Amino acid sequence: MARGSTRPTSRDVAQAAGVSQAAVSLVLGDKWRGRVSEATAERVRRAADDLGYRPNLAARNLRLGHTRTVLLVVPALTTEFFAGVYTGAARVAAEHGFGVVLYPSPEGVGPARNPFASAQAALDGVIASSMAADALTAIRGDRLPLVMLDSDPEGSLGAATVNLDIPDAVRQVAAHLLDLGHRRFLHLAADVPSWTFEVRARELAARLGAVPGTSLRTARAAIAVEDAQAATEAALDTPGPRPTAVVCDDDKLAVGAYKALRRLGLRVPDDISVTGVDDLGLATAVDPELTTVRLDAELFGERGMRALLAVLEGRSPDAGDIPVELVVRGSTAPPSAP
Amino acid sequence: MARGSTRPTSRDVAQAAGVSQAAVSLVLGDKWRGRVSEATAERVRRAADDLGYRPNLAARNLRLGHTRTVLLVVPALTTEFFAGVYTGAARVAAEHGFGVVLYPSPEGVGPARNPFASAQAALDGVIASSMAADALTAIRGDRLPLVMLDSDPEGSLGAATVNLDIPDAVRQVAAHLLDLGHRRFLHLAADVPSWTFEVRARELAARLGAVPGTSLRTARAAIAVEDAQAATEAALDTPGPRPTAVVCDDDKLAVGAYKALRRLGLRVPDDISVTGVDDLGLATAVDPELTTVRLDAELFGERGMRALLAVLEGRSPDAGDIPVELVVRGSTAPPSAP
DNA sequence: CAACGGACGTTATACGTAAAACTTGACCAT
DNA sequence: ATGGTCAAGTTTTACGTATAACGTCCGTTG
Repeated sequence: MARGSTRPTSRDVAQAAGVSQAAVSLVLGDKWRGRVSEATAERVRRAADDLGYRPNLAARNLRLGHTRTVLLVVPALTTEFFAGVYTGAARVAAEHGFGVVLYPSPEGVGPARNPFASAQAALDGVIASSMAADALTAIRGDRLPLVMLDSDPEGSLGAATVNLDIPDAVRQVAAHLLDLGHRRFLHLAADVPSWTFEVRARELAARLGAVPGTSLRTARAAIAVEDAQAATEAALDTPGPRPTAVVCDDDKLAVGAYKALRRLGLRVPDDISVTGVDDLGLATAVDPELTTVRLDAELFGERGMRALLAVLEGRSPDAGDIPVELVVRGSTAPPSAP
Repeated sequence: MARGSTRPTSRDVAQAAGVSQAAVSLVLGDKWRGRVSEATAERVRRAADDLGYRPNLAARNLRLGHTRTVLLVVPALTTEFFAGVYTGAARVAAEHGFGVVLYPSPEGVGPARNPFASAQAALDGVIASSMAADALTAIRGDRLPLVMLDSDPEGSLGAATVNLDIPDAVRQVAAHLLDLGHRRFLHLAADVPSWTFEVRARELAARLGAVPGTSLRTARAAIAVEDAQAATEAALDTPGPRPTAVVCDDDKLAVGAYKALRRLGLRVPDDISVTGVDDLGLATAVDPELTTVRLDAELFGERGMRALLAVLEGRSPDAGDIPVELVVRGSTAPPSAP
């Protein structure tokens, strides 16, 4: 479509209202308290409205030196979880006049390895999930204010971090299963190099190790149902006494485990218990519904955005991990008698 | 570094390399073929690299008059489907040096009813799902190039449209169920005012109406599992012969139907068949796996972006709906004898 | 009545970039 | 010698906005 008529500028509005461009900027910028008469202000607003004026963001950003836009770097959008994070971050951002641009990690988005090359928008700051590890080095280079999501607070030099209380999530799962009487565990671990999964493994080993007579095996899988299914089948196909509970790093893995168990003819929870982490829609779609740990993705995004706003304003972000909650459903039960 | 803490500009690079700002722009813009010597160019690149120079996007956008950024308006991100659309659009965009900014519809993102107020980025164009109807009026106002996703080609004045072949999806589902011998149907319809769902209802009625002896009831539900469950239970609680197949407008609704049927003590597919549309991860997570119509969300996003690029370049977008594919799984079977 | 200050504006400028228009010197053919 | 071409730059300008700095006209006041 031909670009026939260019968009009206503040100067066009000024001309239409019979004032200077500065007056337009004053009025529309709501900074005209004692500088422009009410009558003139109204005339300007009318003119702007008539012409359908919209300020040129690029010009404003250039003038102001900031963009009120931040980048959210996530591993992928294929799970509701990061959709939730985005939603929460975007809500808080909107409340503060900010916008959020998304950068899902490279594999889906083509050759651009650098988030900043792909995100055309000029940015004021970055919120990055530690799961999008491949993009991190590029981010380090820039001097942009940075908030890390679920990242090692010690390891991320200088950057603020916002974390879910994953250790507590693992503690609750472990306590729940131990209470039920389970002693032989399979840990279906996400094969993703990220702090949040390292913590899961470490904490689980610690909790179970504290109880005499427990055993813990580990299987690794990419966060994908088929992969999880295959890994679970392989892990259960080994000799020795079978685990009575499968602890999965997230719900998607748990669904893979469900399918593997179904194929092996094992019933959940009668023959074997399963737990997840996330509480996605998946968790209640399966039968039996999944016992899992609810992570509040939106709150996570909110807190991330708030932390970034704090950094931008020179304040120090709120401390404290985001609490999580074990949701007991039908996938866990006492182990059947050996 | 004249200003100490501010980011280096092209002028800083110029000074460091001992050339003019224009030369820097030429070299870094890769438009220096016969205008700058190789030696000088190399010096400029070195200086830029040393200083960690990144062009100011706001300034560039202002100068160029475009931003190479488009807005994608979607109803929500809570389903993988639009995550896929985004991914596809973003991939094609990246290939053409464009970025994609996301605008999930208002309910999740706060008071900003206007996509353009919330998306701080200056935009070259818009791709909008017809499901995000509330945002559409705002979009109409602007003169931005617009591509509509799954919208009435007749109704969207002037705007280019890209559509999935939804009529064919319905045809395939109907044919499949009719072939199996079903005659009494329940249509679990998405209670969302959008062309794509109107078409489903219309086409389904037409296809089934063409076969003598069929009956079709309709239940409406918001696209949410609980709502779909409640609507299904209510619809099945009426007197008269029970439907033998539930045709759902999408997979999420189908999961709600599963749960309703389970509660009613009906078995899928022995007592009743169920179909969905989308082929989300959900479809294979449930037991039995769901017979559904696969929509290629990424291709949808790709085609949307390509159409927008075409509009921007004054070409006319590719015509033709995106083909869909029935995936038969375990949730459909011949009706049991009445 | 000179000076002052508020109300109501305007003029001028800077933000950083891309690119059109201009300069300079060297080399070449006439 | 004269003009022409070309490489290799430089100077200048414009993009649209926000705001600091600067006028003007008046009514008040000491």
